[in-house]
Amino acid sequence: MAARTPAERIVAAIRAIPRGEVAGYGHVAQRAGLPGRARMVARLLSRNDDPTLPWHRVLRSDGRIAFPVGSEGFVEQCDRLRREGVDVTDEGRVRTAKRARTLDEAVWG
DNA sequence: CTCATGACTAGCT
DNA sequence: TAGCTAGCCATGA
Repeated sequence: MAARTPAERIVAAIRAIPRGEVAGYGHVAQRAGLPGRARMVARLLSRNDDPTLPWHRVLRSDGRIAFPVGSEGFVEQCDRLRREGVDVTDEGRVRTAKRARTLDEAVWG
């Protein structure tokens, strides 16, 4: 096994997100061993070319989709999440079954 | 090396 | 609760 690069660790962390659940950029980064690199995760997804990567499960710290409402990426992410059983409002807000105020306890808590 | 950009976050008003 | 500002990290010109 080759030495995993930070980017690979981030990808692995995203792949570790269970279907129907979501995680925040900061959480993914921290789980990847890169605390404070939330922007690195975002940049990776923006440049990611892996269709098997569940990028749609990655949301902002507010629990909202990182795309502007009505945007193409927003619609796609929203659609994918809904197909996994995740409730998403028109505002892009994601509601987990645990109904936690913060993703911290909703997913990885 | 410096400036500008971005799928971010936390803090303050 | 909502909106704005400053801070932080990586990359590209």
